[in-house]
Order: sequence, then C-alpha cells, then structure tokens
Amino acid sequence: MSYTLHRGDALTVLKALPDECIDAVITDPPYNSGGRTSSERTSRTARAKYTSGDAAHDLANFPGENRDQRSYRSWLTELLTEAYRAATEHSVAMVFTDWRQEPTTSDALQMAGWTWTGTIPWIKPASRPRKGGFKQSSEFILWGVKGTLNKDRDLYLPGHFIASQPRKGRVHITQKPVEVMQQLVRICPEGGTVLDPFTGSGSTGVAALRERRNFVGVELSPHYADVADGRLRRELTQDDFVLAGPEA
Amino acid sequence: MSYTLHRGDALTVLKALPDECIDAVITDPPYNSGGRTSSERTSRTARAKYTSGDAAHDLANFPGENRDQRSYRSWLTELLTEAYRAATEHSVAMVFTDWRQEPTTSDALQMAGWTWTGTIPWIKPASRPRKGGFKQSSEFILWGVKGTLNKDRDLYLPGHFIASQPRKGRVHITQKPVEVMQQLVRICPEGGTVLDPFTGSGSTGVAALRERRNFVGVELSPHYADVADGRLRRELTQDDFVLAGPEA
DNA sequence: GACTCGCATGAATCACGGC
DNA sequence: CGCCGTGATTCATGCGAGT
Repeated sequence: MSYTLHRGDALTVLKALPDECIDAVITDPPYNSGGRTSSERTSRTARAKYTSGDAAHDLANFPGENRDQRSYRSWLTELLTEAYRAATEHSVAMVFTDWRQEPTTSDALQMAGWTWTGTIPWIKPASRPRKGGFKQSSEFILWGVKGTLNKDRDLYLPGHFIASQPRKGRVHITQKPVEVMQQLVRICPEGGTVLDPFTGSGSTGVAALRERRNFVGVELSPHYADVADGRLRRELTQDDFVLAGPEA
Repeated sequence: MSYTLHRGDALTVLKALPDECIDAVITDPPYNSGGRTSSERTSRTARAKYTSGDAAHDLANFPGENRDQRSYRSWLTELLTEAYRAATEHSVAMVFTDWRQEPTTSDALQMAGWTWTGTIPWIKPASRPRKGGFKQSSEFILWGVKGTLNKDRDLYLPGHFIASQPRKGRVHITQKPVEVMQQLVRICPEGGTVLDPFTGSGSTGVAALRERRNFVGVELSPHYADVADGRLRRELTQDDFVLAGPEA
C-alpha cells in the first residue's frame, strides 16, 4: 500500500491528475469556506429571511440571496467533474454534507456526471440538544456512481452509521471516526486507489491504508498537510512493523 | 381530545380550512419514488413497486403515486402553502420523504413559506441489502417552522429515530410506527391540533390522541378512510375506558 | 421465561424481454 | 434503439414457534 499527499489547491491538483487513475472519491468538502459567507453562517439563512410572508416563493427569483449557495454549487460541481474524469468506470464518489447543503450537494454530484445512488445518514449521538425542537445530530453522505454499480462484488455495506466524533487525540474540527471511514473505503476494490481532495487530518487515508487501498490526498493548509503526512506515514510503518513482527 | 377525518382530496379540503386553526402539520405525502425509469415510478401501483412479489399479506393500494418530479414539487408546494395559511405562528411542519425526493421536498417546503430547520433521519433496521454497495435503510423527515421556533417550551426532541415498520397488524404499505409518531406530535403544544393531509391508516392521528393533541386528517381512499376512522375511534374509546377505569 | 432456530418480508433494485 | 413493464434476486431483521 502507498499514499501520495499533494500540498495545494484541490481543483488545481485534480486538473493535473491523469484520466481514470482513481477507483473511489471519498471526501468532506469545506462547506463553510467554499462559497458561503460568514454572515450566512452567523445570521439566519438567506432563504429564511424571505420566506416569512404567506405567499409561495419561487427560489429562482432570489438570485442575490442564493449566490453563496450557488457559488458553492458551481465550485463543487467543477471539482466533482474533475474527480469524475480521473475516476475509472464503476467508481463511487462519497461526499459528506450537512442537512443545509444536502440539496445543493446532490445537484453538484449529479451535474458532475455521477449517478446519485443514495444518502447515508451518519448519526453523532453526542450532539447538543435543542430547546423547543428536534436536535440536529446527523450529517449525510451522498454517494454516486460513474456508470453503473459493480454488482459482481460480494459486498454488502451498511445503510447508516452511528459514531461519535473522535474525542481524544482529535486534531481537526471535522475529523471523522476512522471506523466509519474504514467501512466507506471498502466501496473501493481492494488494491485500488481512494482520492480525498480535502484530506484534512487524513482519516480517509488512514482508513484506506488499513483496508489495503492506496490513497491520493490533497490538502491546502500546510499545518494539516503535515498532520496528515505524519498520520499516514505512521500507518505505513505500523503496518510494516505488524508485517515484520511475526517473522522476528 | 377529538378528531376530524375529512374524506376527499387533500388540497381541496385544505383550501376550505380557516386560517390559523392548526398547530402542527405532520404528514407523509405519496412521493412517487421507487424506480429507475419514470415509467417504473409512474406506471406501477404503489403495491407493485414496494412489496415483494411473494409477500403473503394483502395490503390495499394507495392513490397518488403517479406524479413526475416537477409536478410533485408544484403540487406539494401548493399543498404546503395551504397548510402554512391554516397554521398558527410558530407552527412546525414535518414532511416524510425518501432520499430521492429530499431536495424536491426541501424546495417545496421553503417555497411554501416554511423556514426549513432540519432533516431527521428515520432508520429502518430491517431493510433490503444491496449487492455491491450501501443499502438504503432510511427515510427522512424534513421540518420547518412558520416564523420562529418557540424556544420557551421545555421540550427536547431526538435528532434521529431507529424503528422498524410495524410488521404484525400492519394495514398500510407505508404505515409508520406509532412510537415514532408519538415523538413527532410532541412538537405540537399539548391540547393543540395536528393536521395530516395524507392520513392513510391514521398513525399520526393515533399518536396525536395518545399524546393529548387534537387531530384533523384527510384521506382520499375510502378504504383507508374507514381504516383510519376505526383506529381513531378505538383510540378515543380506549382512552375513555382508561380514564373511566380507575374510577370504577 | 430467556433464548435459539427458522422463516417470511422489505416506500428495493436490477436484468431482461416486449412493444 | 430506447422506453416501458414484469419477474427474479438479496440478506439483515423481527416475529412466532419450540426448547
């Protein structure tokens, strides 16, 4: 098993990848920085502001208010289009999103050419309750296929995940539990290559290596690139150690 | 506690409701999904689409599963707009959907004026596995508010549900577990009124009455209107019995 | 009665044949 | 050739029967 970690902008790096060199795309795009403004994060959503009257509204009539969402959509579409090009036939793309960006993410996924095939809830039991209503305890993983799903594989994967975010040893805000990622990377054939354009602290890569898949990652922040590189390298040497161990 | 069950078309009945007579809308519209091609979705009956060929049970078909996506959106928008008008300030609408119709449902909810506030996964553990990929084991409940959420209530509701469809005594293909519905109706203030424009076998109403909320339902199919009426009446007399019991 | 065993089922999904 | 409709297939789970 091996990994490659590119330091730089996801879109730029993806454009330089050759065609059909990837067997799965698993990623958590930064949906707070990829086009949404700070005002949208802190105040009510753009849509909410205009939906308090009692008439039905056509969302297409509010281009200004939707601009943040729309630019997120076009940016993600472009990124997923490049990923599509770099992916082999029957590849699967898995994209994390929160409930707010879920429709936009499904648009981007499909506009990029992937056939949307399902939505998998990831439930985080340790989330803050909400007074007066239902708490928001889940994220969603949208997945799509390039072409058709390979039905010859004897593979049956779960329809949901229940796992808390890692607590001890957590190095990234949105760090994913490795046990969840290990299930996800199994959608990639063994020995194939998993791409994560937003590597972050590298959990996708760690999971891929543990499940005997190769990994290609991209990370813009030098800090997290270092963190991910450290974790991935440790994973490989650990692996070597484990392999070497019994022989000693 | 009391209930009213209208027999007829949901939109027609809703248009006749007075303003601000409802405190919560909880419903599961017939969202024709289930199928790859449009014909698979629109031409087959619900029963043919959703039940196994060798199933021994004899559940009646239900109407309304013959819309394409665009007409589904405008139809649901109009319906939710009428519901919005009939709802009091701070009312909550909860709409069931599957992954395929989730973006469309969120559009309709918002276009009708509701402020989309979250998506709640309902996980059905007993669902068909899928060879070569992730199984589809959940439905989603989109919820929105008219105006703002009432934060004065000392109410903390779950962020997800895990429950199997009722198996014994089931009368409707898409019948919901009453224990789930009892959690949902709690979003309506006690003594308030819950509206379900697609009553089906009436689980929303049963849950509402059990949680001491009034219920207004609409059902087009005469068969299911009868079934729902029976269940609701039984609920009330049972309730009376329970109330009368200790006094005897 | 807790527990195992066996069997029917699923708001699915896919392949194939017909129009 | 593409769209349309029918039948076969899948296994984790829940329920009922039996120990």
